[in-house]
Amino acid sequence: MPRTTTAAKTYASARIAIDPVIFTIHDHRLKVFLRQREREPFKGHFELPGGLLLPGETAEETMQRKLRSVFNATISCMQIYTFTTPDRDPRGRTVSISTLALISSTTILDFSGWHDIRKLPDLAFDHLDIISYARNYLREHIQQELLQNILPKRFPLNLLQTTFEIIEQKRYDNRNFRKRMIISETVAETKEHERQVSHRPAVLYRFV
Amino acid sequence: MPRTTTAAKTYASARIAIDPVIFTIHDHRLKVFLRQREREPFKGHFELPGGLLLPGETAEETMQRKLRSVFNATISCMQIYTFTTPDRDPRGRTVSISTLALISSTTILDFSGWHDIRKLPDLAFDHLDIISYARNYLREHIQQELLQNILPKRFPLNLLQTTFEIIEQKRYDNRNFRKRMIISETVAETKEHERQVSHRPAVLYRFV
DNA sequence: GCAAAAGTGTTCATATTACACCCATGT
DNA sequence: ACATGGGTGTAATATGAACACTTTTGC
Repeated sequence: MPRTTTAAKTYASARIAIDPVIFTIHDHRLKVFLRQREREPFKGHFELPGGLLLPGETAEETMQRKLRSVFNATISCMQIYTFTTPDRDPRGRTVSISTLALISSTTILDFSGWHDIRKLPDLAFDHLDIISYARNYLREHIQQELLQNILPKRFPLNLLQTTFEIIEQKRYDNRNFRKRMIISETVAETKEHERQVSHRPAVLYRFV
Repeated sequence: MPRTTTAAKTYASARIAIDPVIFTIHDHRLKVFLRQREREPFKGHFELPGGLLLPGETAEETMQRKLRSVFNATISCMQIYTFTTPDRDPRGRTVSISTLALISSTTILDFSGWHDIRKLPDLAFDHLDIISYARNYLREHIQQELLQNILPKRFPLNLLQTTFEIIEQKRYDNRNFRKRMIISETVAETKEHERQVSHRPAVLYRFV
């Protein structure tokens, strides 16, 4: 039965932010990209390189706009959680759609914005929560689509192994790991090898 | 270097909705709870039993408020995706945080709002997309926490098996299924049995 | 020739699959 | 006594885990 009274309920109106958590592996460490805030609130603290949706933009479009401005490349990323605590931004209600992206350290020229996940600086807003959520998500949902982004197109099998080990924080047996990756057809050999390394050059593999 | 010009960018302001996709299993069918819209837009079409966040509410709180108004119970649910297409609601920009919840058909008295997932009526907004997303998510992320909600506290093992079969759309061997559930300690026997069934009464199990 | 990382096989234990009949209850 | 779903064991196969040495390159 339709209500006849029009209860003038006031719904929350909010700005919509995307906050990408971008990981790479460098120096055998998992690192996250942050920028330092230049104005209040949280001036001087670090934050995720996100931003607000413009009218007419989807979250995915905002994400690509933001990431292109930092990396000059299209990076595939996935939504992981939407943070809605009413006072998470003191300037006014803002919900944050957080996403997870991985990029290969071989495409990075300047490592100054990259912070070891285990030694994070002071973070603005609830960005520490967002990073923690993303880090757990990554550990628990490691999958080929994500891994393809954190490795170069062609890579030695042992780099794939150390990537797993750093993300999952556990060790694998080298022989068993190689067998498993090859027979499961996750990767296939190419005809290329590493060059100019001061040890036996590794065969390079690719994802199938 | 901080910018000195204050570019008056206009960011999108939006209302925030939660849209729970609530599944149950009834008559050996996966069913979703919908209500019929009583006003425009999409008057007469069916929609998810969601609603808008009030000021001061988190998405989780709105969800519980909405679900309690329908089911008189706290139902655990999880965020799955946030839909942000700018024109998804003709009344004004609204982003929808969709969530997935399961409830046991034993707690349902009236099945009139429940629709077979394979024979859905006309849906309002992008709710068909949301339901499809949730259905795929369920199939791919079937896990104990979710299953506990779709089954009663004590249940016959064969009900657990048919639940898996309906969600995953595949068959299991009865003997192997039972062995696996028991040795993996997913479930444990209780001392209770089914009653008043016209066949051998099943032992009831519980999740560990 | 030595340092450094790449690469390789076998054995054993565990988990998964395939498969067909008897059991307990209500009517 | 019959209809209905509940309940059980074994053998074959596939998968995962443990384990140590040789190879190729640069210096």
